[in-house]
Amino acid sequence: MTKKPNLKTLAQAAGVSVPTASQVMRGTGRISEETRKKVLKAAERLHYVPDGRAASMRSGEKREIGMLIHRISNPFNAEVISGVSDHLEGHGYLVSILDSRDDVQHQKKNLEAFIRSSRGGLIWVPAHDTPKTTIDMLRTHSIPTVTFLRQSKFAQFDHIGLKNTEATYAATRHLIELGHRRIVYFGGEPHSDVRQERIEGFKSALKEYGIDQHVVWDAPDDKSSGVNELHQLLNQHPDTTALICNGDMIALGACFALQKTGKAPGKDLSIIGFDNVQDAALATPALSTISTHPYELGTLLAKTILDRIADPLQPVKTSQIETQLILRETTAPAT
Amino acid sequence: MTKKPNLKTLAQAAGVSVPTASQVMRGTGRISEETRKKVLKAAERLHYVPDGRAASMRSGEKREIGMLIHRISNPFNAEVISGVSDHLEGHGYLVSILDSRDDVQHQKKNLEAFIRSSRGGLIWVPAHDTPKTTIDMLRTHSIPTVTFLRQSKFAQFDHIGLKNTEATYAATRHLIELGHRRIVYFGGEPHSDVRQERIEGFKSALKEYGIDQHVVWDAPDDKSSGVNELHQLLNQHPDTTALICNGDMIALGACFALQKTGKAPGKDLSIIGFDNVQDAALATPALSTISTHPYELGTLLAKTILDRIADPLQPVKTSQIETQLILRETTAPAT
DNA sequence: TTATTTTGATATAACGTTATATCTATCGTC
DNA sequence: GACGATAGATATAACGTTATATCAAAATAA
Repeated sequence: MTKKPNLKTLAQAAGVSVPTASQVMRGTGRISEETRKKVLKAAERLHYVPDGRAASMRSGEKREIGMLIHRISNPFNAEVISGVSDHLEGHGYLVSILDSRDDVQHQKKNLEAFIRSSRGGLIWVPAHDTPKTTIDMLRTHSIPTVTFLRQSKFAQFDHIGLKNTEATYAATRHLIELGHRRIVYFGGEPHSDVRQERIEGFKSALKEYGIDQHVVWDAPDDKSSGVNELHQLLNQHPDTTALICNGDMIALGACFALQKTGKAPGKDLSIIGFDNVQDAALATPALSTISTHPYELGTLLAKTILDRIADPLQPVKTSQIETQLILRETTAPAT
Repeated sequence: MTKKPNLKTLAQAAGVSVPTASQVMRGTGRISEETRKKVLKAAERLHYVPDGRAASMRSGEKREIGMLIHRISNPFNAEVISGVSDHLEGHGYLVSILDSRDDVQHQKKNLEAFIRSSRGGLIWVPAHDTPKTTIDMLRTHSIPTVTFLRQSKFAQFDHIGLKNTEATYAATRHLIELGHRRIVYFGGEPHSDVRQERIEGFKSALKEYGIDQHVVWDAPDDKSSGVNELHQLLNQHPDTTALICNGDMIALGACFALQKTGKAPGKDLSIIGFDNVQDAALATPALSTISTHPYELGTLLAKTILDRIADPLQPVKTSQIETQLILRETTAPAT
C-alpha cells in the first residue's frame, strides 16, 4: 500500500518545483509545453488527485453546493435535483444532497455540519416551523443561500417558488364553472405557508363567485392519509362535490378510498391534485392536476445561486414558476 | 459585515492561546474550569464554528460519508438512506447523497469530485456497466467503500445485498403450487447482476418442478414500461398465467395495463412484484410482492463502513438481507 | 530540604495547497 | 553591446486547524 500522492510527490517525480506542478494541474501561469507534458505524465502515473480541502482553504474557492430538502424521495424534488445538478456540474461544482426529513432537529444538525464543511452555497427547502436561531446561524456565517418552495419568515434569502395562488385560483374557478359549489381544500399542514398561498387562491375564486362557505381539511400529504381521511371528511361534509388537493399523493389516496366504496372519481366527486407526478397520468381514472416545472425550477435555482455567489451583496431576488391546469378524468360537471 | 471568526480571533477574544482554544472546543487536554468557561463564552458570542477543512487536513479525520446511488427518488433507497443517516449521525458523521442516475458518465464525474473532497467513506450502488477504470480510480485512493444491491465485477468491496435468489425461488415455487405452469420473469435490464440472481431462483424453482420452458422479458423497471410492454408480452406468449416482476413499479404498471383490457390481476393473471413499496399495499387490487428491509439494510451499511474505517485491512465482508413473500390480492390459483 | 510529579497552559511545526514576489535566462531593440 | 522586456521557472508565506514538545508553577514525595 503506497501512500497517497500529493503535490510534493508529484513535483519530485516530474523533476519540477511544487508551484510549477500546481500550475500545470490547474492550467494557469506560464508553462513550457515540455514541462507541462512531464508533469501531466507523472500525474497520470501516480494517479494524482488534488486535495480539495487544501486547495479550497488556500484559494477561498468552494466548489461544492449543498441541497438540504425535506423529502429526498419526493419525485418532484428528484426532478429539481436533476435540474440543479445538470446546470452546476457544467460549472464545475459538485452537488450533494442532505435530507432534513422535515424535522427541525435533523435540519439543525445537518446545517451545523454543513457550515463546518465550508461549502460554497446552500439550496434549501426550510423545514416547517424552522426557528429563528437556525436562520441566525446561517446568516452569521453568510453562506450564499437560495430557498425554494418554502420561504423563511425570519430572513430575506433569494427565493424561487410556485405561483401557488394563481394555480389554485384557476383550479377552483374551473370547478365552479363546471357547476360545483361545495368544494373542499383537502390536505396539508396547518402551518405551511405554501398551503396558505394555495388556500388564498381557493378562497378568492370562491368569493368571486359569491360562495361564502369554504372548508379546509388538514391532513398529511401522503397517499395513506388520503385514504384514511376522506371518509371522515365526507361524513362531516356530505354535500361536498369537489376536492382541491394539496398534493397528488393525497389526491390519489382519496381516489382510491372513493373507489373502495363503489363511487367513481370524476363522476361522484371531482378531484384535482397538485404536482403532476408520474402516477397521476397512469392512475385509473387519470388524475386531473396542477403541473409545475421542477426541472426548470432546478435550472433557475442553479443560476440564482451562481449569481449570489458571484455577487453576495446584490439585492435579494424572488421569482415564481408558472403552473398549468391539467384536466384528465377526475374532473366533471356537477350533477 | 464582520469577517468569519477563526481560532485566532477566538483565542484573542478569550485571552488565551490558539492551542488552548482548540482544546476547549474539542474537549481534550487539561483545561481548568475557569478558562474553559472563558473560551466557551467567547465562542458563543462570536458564533465560532471550526473550519472542517483545516481540522480534517491536519488531524486526518474525515467526518463525512458519501452515498452515491442510482436513483435518489426511489422510495426503497430513501428508506436505506434513513437507516444509514440515523446510525451515522449518532456517530458524529454527516451523510451526503450524490445521484449517479445510473449513468457511468455522471458517476465518474461524481466520484472524481468525491475523491477530491476527501470524504471518509463511500456507500455505493455502482451504475450498470461500471467500467474497470472507475473501480481502479477508487482503489488507488483507498477510500473505505461498501457497495449495496449491486456488486462490482472488478473488485472486492464490502457488500450488502438481498437474498435475491431465495426470494424469487420462493415466489416462483408458490406460483407453481397454485397450479401455474406458464410463468414469465418480467422486467429488468439484461446486464443486471441482481436480476441475474433473481432469474437464477426463478429458473431453479421451475426446474425442480420439471418445467423446462422459461421466458424472461427485458424492460425498464418503471411503471410506464409495465404498461407498455405487457401487451407485447401477452401477444407473444398468450398462454402466460403468472408474472414474477423485477420491481413493484413495473408490476403495478402491468396491473394497470391488464385492467384497461377488462381483465383482473389475480383472477386472469397472477402477478408478484419486488420491493414492497408503499403503493403496493394501496393499489387495487393490492399487489403481492417480495418485501425487503431497507431501513435495516441502511443500519447494516452504516455499521459495515464504520468497521471498515476502523480497520481498513480487515478481510472483505459480505452479507445478505432476508426477504419475505407477501401475499395480497394479485396471486390466485391457476384456472 | 530537594527531587519528582502533576497541572495547566503555550510555542512550534505540520497538513497540502495556492498567491505573491522573486529570480535567471533569453529575447528583441536601438 | 547595453538595455529593458518577457518567458519560464522557483522561493516563500499563508489558509485554519491539531499533534507534539516544551515550559513554569504548584503539588507531592523522599
